[in-house]
Amino acid sequence: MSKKRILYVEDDETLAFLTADNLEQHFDVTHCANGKEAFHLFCKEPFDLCVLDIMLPDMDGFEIATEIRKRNQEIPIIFLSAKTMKDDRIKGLKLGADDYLVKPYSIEELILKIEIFLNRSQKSTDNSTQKQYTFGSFQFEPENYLLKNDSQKITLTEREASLLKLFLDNPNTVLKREKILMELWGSDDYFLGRSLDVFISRLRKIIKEETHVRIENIPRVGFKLVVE
Amino acid sequence: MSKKRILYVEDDETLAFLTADNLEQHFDVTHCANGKEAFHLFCKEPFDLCVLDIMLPDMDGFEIATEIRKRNQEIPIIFLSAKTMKDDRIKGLKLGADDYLVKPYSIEELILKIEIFLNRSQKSTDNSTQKQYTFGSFQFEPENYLLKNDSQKITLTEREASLLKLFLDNPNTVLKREKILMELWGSDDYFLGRSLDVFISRLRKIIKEETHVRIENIPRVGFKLVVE
DNA sequence: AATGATTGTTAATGACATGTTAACAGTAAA
DNA sequence: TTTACTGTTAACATGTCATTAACAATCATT
Repeated sequence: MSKKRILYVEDDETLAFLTADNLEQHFDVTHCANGKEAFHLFCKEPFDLCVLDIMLPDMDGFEIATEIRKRNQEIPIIFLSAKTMKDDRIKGLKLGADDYLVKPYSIEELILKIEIFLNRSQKSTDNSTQKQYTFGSFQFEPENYLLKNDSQKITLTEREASLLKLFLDNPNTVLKREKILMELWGSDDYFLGRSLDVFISRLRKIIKEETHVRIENIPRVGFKLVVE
Repeated sequence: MSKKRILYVEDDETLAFLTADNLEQHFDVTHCANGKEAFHLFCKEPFDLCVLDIMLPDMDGFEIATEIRKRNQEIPIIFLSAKTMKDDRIKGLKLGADDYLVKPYSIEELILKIEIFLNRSQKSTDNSTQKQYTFGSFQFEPENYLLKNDSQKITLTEREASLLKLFLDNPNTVLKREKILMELWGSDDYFLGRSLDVFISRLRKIIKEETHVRIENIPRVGFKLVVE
């Protein structure tokens, strides 16, 4: 996964340099020394999380957070501040911040906290793993190894399912034998290749009624799932 | 929306009473004064968030968190402690805690923090606090280990009950062996796997009259509770 | 068209996963 | 201490799947 983008707002140059340098090892950090600029950056570019100092020239951390929250309720915000005062912490949290670190903070702790919030917000919006496929009259749920139809429900075996999923992820595309074998079996030799042929045969049998879906062979190369 | 369920573990009775009383206004709080009991409660009942004191008799907060995390990666955990030490905070966060409050903490701040994490995790998965399940002709009360029927009342053992609950929380879904083992046993090795098979066998015997409910095996993968 | 290589298909095999019962050990209750 | 009970391990029976083998069909090359 590519590095997550952090917007880091801090006017103390020394501290900022030190912190940014450390954060860079884990994240894609954009540093910014004043509030207005930070806000403009936020509007212009996409970030995954904001780390805001409270005391800033022009627009303070609270104000930035307020404006950010108006536009985005999801993005995690972490405040940094020299103030130990309880009321300040609570004010921050009420504004929609997610956490609050008191200076001097430990870099390690800051990194851990950033990761916590990145992980949590990632999970809620991660739709990358498709859970259902439709082809012809079939519905396929790879997670459940289940291939449904109006007339029947077939529970596929582990290999059948992963092979079918591979095809459905790459429809109308030639998959080289070697690629399939490496992806599903983790290695590629002659006998595994024959095993693959057996599974191709089984899948074909299963979908043989489907007139618009078939697995074609490209001799010496591989197979292609054709969906019309 | 109904109140979210909080598991609150704290051995100082005075502090616990005060805190629990305040939290009650916002959440459905279950208080518990020692670690082992807390862990058992967690296994038996569904919670939305845990607030753990570090220093406890028998099993300390870190240990509870470790065991909870083995079984559930999602549930937010907040530590409470008198220790200001940085290393302790970091240890907590590394164990998978989400936040850390130092005593004496402000109730208001604790409530805000709880709400932050509840809101964030709510979006991804709404931990339905179901206390009763119906399937086939059975009524199941996980908290009482009780499985009722027109003709009989069966008291399940702890493991039988938690396994059945896990299936009923995920009907018609393949549960991987490792996932079941991690969630119920907290680890996954060969012999625990065989133990799981024994419990599957027992559950099947118990529900064998139900024609529309059965536990199916997906070889090399896991099991699925099929409800038609 | 002939040859050897590749692919399609079905069946047999063997390794391994699962089902089941019973013995065992640890723990809590009596 | 004894009893009752639960969870784990052992032991054995059964079942399943991936692989291999075997043979037929197809393809590429000459």
